[in-house]
Amino acid sequence: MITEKQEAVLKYIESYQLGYGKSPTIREMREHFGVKSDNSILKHLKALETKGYLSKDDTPRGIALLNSVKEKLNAANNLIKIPVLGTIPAGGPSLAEEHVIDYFEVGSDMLKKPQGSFALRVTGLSMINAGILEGDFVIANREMRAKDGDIVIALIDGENTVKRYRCKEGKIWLQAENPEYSDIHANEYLQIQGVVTTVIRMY
Amino acid sequence: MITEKQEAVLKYIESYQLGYGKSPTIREMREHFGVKSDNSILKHLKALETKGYLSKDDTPRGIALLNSVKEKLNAANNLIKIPVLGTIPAGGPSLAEEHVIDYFEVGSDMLKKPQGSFALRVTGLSMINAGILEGDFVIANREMRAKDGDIVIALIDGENTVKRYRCKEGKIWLQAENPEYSDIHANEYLQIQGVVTTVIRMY
DNA sequence: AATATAGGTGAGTAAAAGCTCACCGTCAAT
DNA sequence: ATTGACGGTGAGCTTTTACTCACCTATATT
Repeated sequence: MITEKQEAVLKYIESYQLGYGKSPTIREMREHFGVKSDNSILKHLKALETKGYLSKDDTPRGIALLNSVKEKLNAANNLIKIPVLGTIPAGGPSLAEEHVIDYFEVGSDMLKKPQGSFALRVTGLSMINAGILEGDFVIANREMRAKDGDIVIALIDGENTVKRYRCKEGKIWLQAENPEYSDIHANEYLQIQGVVTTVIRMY
Repeated sequence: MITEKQEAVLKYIESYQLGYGKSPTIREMREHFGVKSDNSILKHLKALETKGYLSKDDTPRGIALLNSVKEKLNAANNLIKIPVLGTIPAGGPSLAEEHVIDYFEVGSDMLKKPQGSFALRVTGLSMINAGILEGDFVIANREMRAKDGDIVIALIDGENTVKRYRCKEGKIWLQAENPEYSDIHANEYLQIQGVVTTVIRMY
């Protein structure tokens, strides 16, 4: 069981750590709580330590990170910012500031290959039968090699489109998932920008 | 310009802060870098301070949180864990452990209403013409009120389905986006579990 | 040749911090 | 009535810590 005072001390340490990145000293806590003796705070700390709420050494500001703070840091460590590109220049997906219009923040668990990922807003209806609508976001990876059947982002005649990559019997072409569009066969202007790994639609 | 040694010190402080949640003391740094005088480290710290890489007071472990660490904490603070539910019991979406099969970690910016969100895997083809395929994940919010035209998760006869919510001239019904499915009209067993805000498909 | 910069040494100082000990009061459970 | 946990007081101790000063050594630059 944890007492009210002990909980107050714990809360104070947590907020102090989040704000200053270090633990308060016993004197600081003493003044914050308006008590006149170090020992008062010290007893609370010892109680919290034996109860497993914190661990401390005898060095100044020696209270180790609370679990709650640690969890936040751990969560942040596997957080990925995926750039949402407005336009893709001819040379390939660029992270130059002028092309990045936003960021998606997702946990790294959500992507098989977090590195090299970028996002793009879909224009056009060419993939409507694959469940990719106009306005959807696609997350693609520019480091993956396209296999037959993959959905890819391709640069065709200076414009980016989402299409299904086809590669059979030595021939390469792009296939739309919409009967009103015809296939696009490979030529020197075709350039694969990335393999689509995720589709996100926000209503 | 920052020198090699200064950068090394900066890196060490960052990793120390991330690992221990507090700044190292000058002596700890001195020993880590194998130099024999406090002053050596102290000069690096002062150089880093005047160059704006850190700020410190003269209290023990008084180096303030580095910006890089601060950014991570901020990122973690607006990080949301969305429970992915395997099944939804009759009473409504439950966060009981038995129903949560996974978590999506996303930045809170990605959702209009982070609170009350949960995710679900889509079964069936009833929304295929709205671009929602079997196996897709939908993120829904159980606190939002469904409006006409919204896509919702509904419990019908004990099973969860994704459908379009219709509400016109006092009548309420659920509409599939697949010509092979017929509308479902409201009855006492119909229950709206949440309004779909996001669709996620992972290939 | 002179100078500035980055880096290091070594001795010493004053403040800050953690901790101990002895003691007091309150309040609930025994 | 007594015990024990919780909370607090006050004085005093030792260690740690940050910091200063004087001085040394390369290595470039002027």
